[in-house]
Amino acid sequence: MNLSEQIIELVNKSILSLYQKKIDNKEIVLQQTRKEFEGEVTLVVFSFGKLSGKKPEQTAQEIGEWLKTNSEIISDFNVVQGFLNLTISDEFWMEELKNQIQNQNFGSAQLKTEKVLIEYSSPNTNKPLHLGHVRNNLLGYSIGEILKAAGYSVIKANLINDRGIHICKSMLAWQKFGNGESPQSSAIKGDHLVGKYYVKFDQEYKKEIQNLIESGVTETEAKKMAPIIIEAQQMLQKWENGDSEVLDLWKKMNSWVYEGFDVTYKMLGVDFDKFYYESQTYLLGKEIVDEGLEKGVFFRKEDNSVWVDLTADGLDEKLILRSDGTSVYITQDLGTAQQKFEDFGMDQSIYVVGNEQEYHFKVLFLILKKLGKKWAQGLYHLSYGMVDLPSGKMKSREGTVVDADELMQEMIEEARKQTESLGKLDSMPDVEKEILYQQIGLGALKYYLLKVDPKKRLLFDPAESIDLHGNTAPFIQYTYARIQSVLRKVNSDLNHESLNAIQLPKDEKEIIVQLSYFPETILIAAKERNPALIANYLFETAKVYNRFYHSSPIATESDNNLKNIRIALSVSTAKVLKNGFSMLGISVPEKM
RNA sequence: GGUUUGGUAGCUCAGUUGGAUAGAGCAACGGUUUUCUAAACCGUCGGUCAUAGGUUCGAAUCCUAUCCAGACCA
Repeated sequence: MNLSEQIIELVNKSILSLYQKKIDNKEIVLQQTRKEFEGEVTLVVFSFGKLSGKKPEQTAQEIGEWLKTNSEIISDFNVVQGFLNLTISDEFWMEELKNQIQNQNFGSAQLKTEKVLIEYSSPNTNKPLHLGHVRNNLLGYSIGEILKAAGYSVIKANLINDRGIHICKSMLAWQKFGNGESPQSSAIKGDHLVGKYYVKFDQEYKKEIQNLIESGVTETEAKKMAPIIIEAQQMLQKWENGDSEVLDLWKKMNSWVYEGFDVTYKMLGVDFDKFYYESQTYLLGKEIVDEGLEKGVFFRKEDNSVWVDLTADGLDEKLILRSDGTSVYITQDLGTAQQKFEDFGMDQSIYVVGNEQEYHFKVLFLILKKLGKKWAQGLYHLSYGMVDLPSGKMKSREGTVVDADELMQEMIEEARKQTESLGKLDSMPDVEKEILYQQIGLGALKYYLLKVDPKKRLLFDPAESIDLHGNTAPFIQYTYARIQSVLRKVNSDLNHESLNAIQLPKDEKEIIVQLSYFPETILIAAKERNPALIANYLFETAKVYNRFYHSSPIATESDNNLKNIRIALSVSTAKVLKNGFSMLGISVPEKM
């Protein structure tokens, strides 16, 4: 039982004893005591007026006195208006501190039986990953790790969009203009090479459209008539008919892309337990269409197309199957959802997909509920905002996208520059330096993208992202590295016995209080599916530690008990920073 | 037109189920190194929480309308 649960129980008892009334735990509001007041936990008593029939101030006074005499953990209290500020005993905090140090899994919750599948990344195989994908990947990975820490068993899945007209475009352009170029022959990363031909296609396509318009065709007509697009469509047709030549080319170019993605994923530090390929799932869902027709959830129009009517739920009529019997996106997604459940039987299924698809998922989930799927309750669309640049929106056609691989390299370079200019690591071996620059550069990038609430749009300012000051990963990493340095210098052989109850100075107490919120923060972050909560918590923790560190030099401390407490606090702070960062997919350096 | 998300300091963002005088970081200005890492710490400056109503002991937070921005649906 954590501190707030204990206090809620005590407050409930006090009210029963003082006013002979029982209240719901939800009505008991606790909050962190503000810095300017004495105490660590504050009970809001305004709403208890009805129970006691007295003024809030008097009620608070009475509850405070009851708690102080009847509970060991509350050593003192004070009342400000309707706020009852409670001081928690030093003994309690010392116990808390010992628990933090000794508990190997401090911060991770008990294992639950619930299983969560989280689908993220989901790239197209016609071009390399860009900044928008980076946000998606980091979010997906991080939420997976947070859920693990909260005790869930997590399956990370990636549904790769490996078929369709887009990949045919790259294939066609490569066939026409590639001269057999391969990643080996050109030394271009596979995904970038395929992306190059996707761009090439677009250029040719535009040229043809321009020519057609000049010969008097309207723009919409020209877009349909251009020979190259017709050829691409024919290629897709061949692919669907299993033409072996097309399939071979498709396999070859996709394998290049996968090699490239693999490198990018490794660099980003994300991973997957299961890959789904659209080429294998795009025909799924037809059975569900039949099922829906049988159950009367769907209906057929005169032209034989299948629809669902969601107007009663404030949505529209939605096409499920075209009149020629071919699927649309949602058909496949219905089938894939079913498939995932058959594969894993998970309780929750999270889709990490941009907010432009909110409507799509609303419809998808609603249909599955209407079909009476038990597991539809656990479906969740983790929607996130676009990433904008100071110069405006990212547009792949206008070449304003930020490429993921290039971005990561730039971040690492910048970390190198800044670190070298400090000149503190000259004695470090080069291999270690390279690892460090990577940790700092990628940490900065990841933290910058994760510290913002996912649902908000994100303004990515390259200059600011590499700033190593303020609310950034390098600041927190630096705090961690400094703790390690402290622990190396002082004798870190902790004497647990000597951590007996003593008067804790305020600075020390403040850190324990801050650290004690860690488990709770993880649970909230898991519930909200929001890594930003962890990120902001870690920044607060690093700040509090730095203040403490500044005011409490350990080496010069002669009082052994105090020294032990300070070492203990350093140990547990380091533990929290490291565990917290690992949930964000960021590693911490021992030295920097 | 309809649905939906956002609007908090010059900039980037926090702000738990409604709670105390709305908080950080950056930028600007000033200060702090005989100590285990100054990539640090402390201080000053900076706000009509988009606007107007409403709900109540109490609203950045909940409700209604409007304005602005984004996304989606037709």
